[in-house]
Amino acid sequence: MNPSRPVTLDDVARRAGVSRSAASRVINNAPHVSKAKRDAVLRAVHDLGYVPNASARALATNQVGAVVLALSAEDPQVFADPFFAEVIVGVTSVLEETDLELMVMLATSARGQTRLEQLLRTRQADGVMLMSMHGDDPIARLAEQSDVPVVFGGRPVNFEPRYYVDADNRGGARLATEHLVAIGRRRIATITGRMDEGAGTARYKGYQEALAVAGLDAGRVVHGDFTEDGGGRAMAELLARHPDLDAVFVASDQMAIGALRVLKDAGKSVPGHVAVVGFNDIATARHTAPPLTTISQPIQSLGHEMARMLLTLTSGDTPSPLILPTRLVQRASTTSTITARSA
Amino acid sequence: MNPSRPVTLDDVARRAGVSRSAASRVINNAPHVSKAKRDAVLRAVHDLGYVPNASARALATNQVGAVVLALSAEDPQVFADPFFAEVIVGVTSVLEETDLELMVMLATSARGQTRLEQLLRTRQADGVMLMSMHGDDPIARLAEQSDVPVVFGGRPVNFEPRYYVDADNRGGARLATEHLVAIGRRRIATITGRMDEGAGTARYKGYQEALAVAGLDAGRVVHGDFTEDGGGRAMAELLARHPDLDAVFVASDQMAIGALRVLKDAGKSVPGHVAVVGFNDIATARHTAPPLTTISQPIQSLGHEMARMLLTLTSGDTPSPLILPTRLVQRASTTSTITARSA
DNA sequence: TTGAAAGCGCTAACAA
DNA sequence: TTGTTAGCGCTTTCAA
Repeated sequence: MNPSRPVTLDDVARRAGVSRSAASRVINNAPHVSKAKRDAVLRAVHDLGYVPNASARALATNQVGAVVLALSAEDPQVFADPFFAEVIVGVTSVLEETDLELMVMLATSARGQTRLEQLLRTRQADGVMLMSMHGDDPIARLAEQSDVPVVFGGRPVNFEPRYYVDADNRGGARLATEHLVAIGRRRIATITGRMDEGAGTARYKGYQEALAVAGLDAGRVVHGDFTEDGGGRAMAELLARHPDLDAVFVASDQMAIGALRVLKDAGKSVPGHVAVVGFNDIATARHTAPPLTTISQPIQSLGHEMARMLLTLTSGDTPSPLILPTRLVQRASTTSTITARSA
Repeated sequence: MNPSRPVTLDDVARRAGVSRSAASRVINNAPHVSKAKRDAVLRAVHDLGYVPNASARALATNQVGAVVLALSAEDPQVFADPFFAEVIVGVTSVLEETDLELMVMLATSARGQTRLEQLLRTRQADGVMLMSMHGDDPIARLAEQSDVPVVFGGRPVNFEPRYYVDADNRGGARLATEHLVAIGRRRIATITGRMDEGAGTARYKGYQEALAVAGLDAGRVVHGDFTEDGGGRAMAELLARHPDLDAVFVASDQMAIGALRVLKDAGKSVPGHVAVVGFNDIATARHTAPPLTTISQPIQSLGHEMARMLLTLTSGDTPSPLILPTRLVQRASTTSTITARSA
């Protein structure tokens, strides 16, 4: 026997003493095969260690056997982020139950974009999960029109895709702001995220809604960019423009960290003078001084549900969009029972 | 024209008025095509928006057109980690220049392991980058014997693969320990990582070497498990067994965070009583109290170089293994110039 | 330099 | 319930 030649379906058929099509039927457990033949084929498969050739199958069935997780962003550094890693874990845990492979595309360069476009046009994947990280991404619209099944992770700012899974950014922001109201704050500011991202606008809306309901002024607003430095700058501006503020809802933990630093430098105690709530519950949030109250979102579930939704779609069914709940994680930056152990 | 039928090479050939093989030659820019025909084909490709069918090509050439990044670990949560995300970014940035797709496999379940094994046996990828996160992984040995090109990220504890990219864990640990010596500490302990991981043993070795060179006792050792809680427990044990210690090299930042907490609870000041150095330079390290001196490793480069090495291998050349330098990042947990701003 | 034709390994329509 | 046959779209000898 030739050691390097791969085992083909023909080999299996020959070994089992059946026709190739019979063998094929068994492999794909299709009907119309007698139990005797089926067993013979199964044994041959086992003995020979047969594994179907994915390319050949893909060519014959016009199904690729793989889905892609595509992240479209301007800055590749966006992906060097635990968020992204967790999404992959969620996605993988679902795909592991299927025979689909996962391809990852980070579409940031022109070349990457082109490839993603071609993939969408020419159906080189059975489905696409797309997370578009910046506003007004042409890829997003292109994907929506493609006849490849596409599931969005998060919603682009400019339109609502048919199929998406999103965290409840608006609800989370409302939760955060309501919490600030509940602990007695009345002059509540916000540092928003980028307003060309869905998460940015949604969180801003949540802030506005909560204050409207409480009958409080929602005018203490500075727009940030989701970065730590940007959060610091925004906080400084906020202090300059609204020195009376007694709380701030910051649309991301990264920005909140920058804001905490600026508050400390300005001699403001947290939460004494100013209570702070962040968003995302990143690992560092437990370790800031003081630890950061924040909104936690189920990132792995996001990946999980995206994959599930894509499977539903590829199987021909029509899923409905999904919004995953967020929750408040209370820490010392809003509850002053123990401001700091060393105080 | 049929709107949904994909454009094939035949379409291109017909449009350009040449044979299919001529068109194929142009596409793969092979020789033996007149300039006139070449141009005609190119134009047809452009006009028709032709993109080759990857499956068909794979079948014909017996090359898949994809490489896989496989992470083998016992606990899927290992991947929900920025480390992993950064490696992917590094890998992708290289692959983007080629025509290779990236597949990601998280081999943690039995099913995932099996798939990875089959992939290795049946050559369903043009190459594999394997990061094996736990000791004595059968996959690692299997991979090493496979005739699919395999590059390791990090070295398994039990053997040295032919092709690997690793961070200089040993050197980094030496750096960390030497730093503690340099700032005048003499009773330097360590909390090691898991000793069934390459990084765990290598960092322990580095610690030992540095102390040997300095002529100091390297007996203050407790083995940890790379987790925050484990680090806390190990620190407690260290304090119990060696109450005289004046410094500790902790083999990961996560463990160091646990250790810092235990030190504080025990009333030990950092770095006053005990200086602390971590490893990895995770994002949180800047925000602990006090900020953590640590060893930073070039994670994106790791991914980058793994991909490069794999390309070298697939092109038939023989690369040599690579060890990437680490560096010391000095923060307040070892330098007491300003212990704490609020002090 | 060119084109015809065989074949990669599989599936599926058809006939038996 | 079976087996025969014709492709899927591409590459690659081979002969012209």
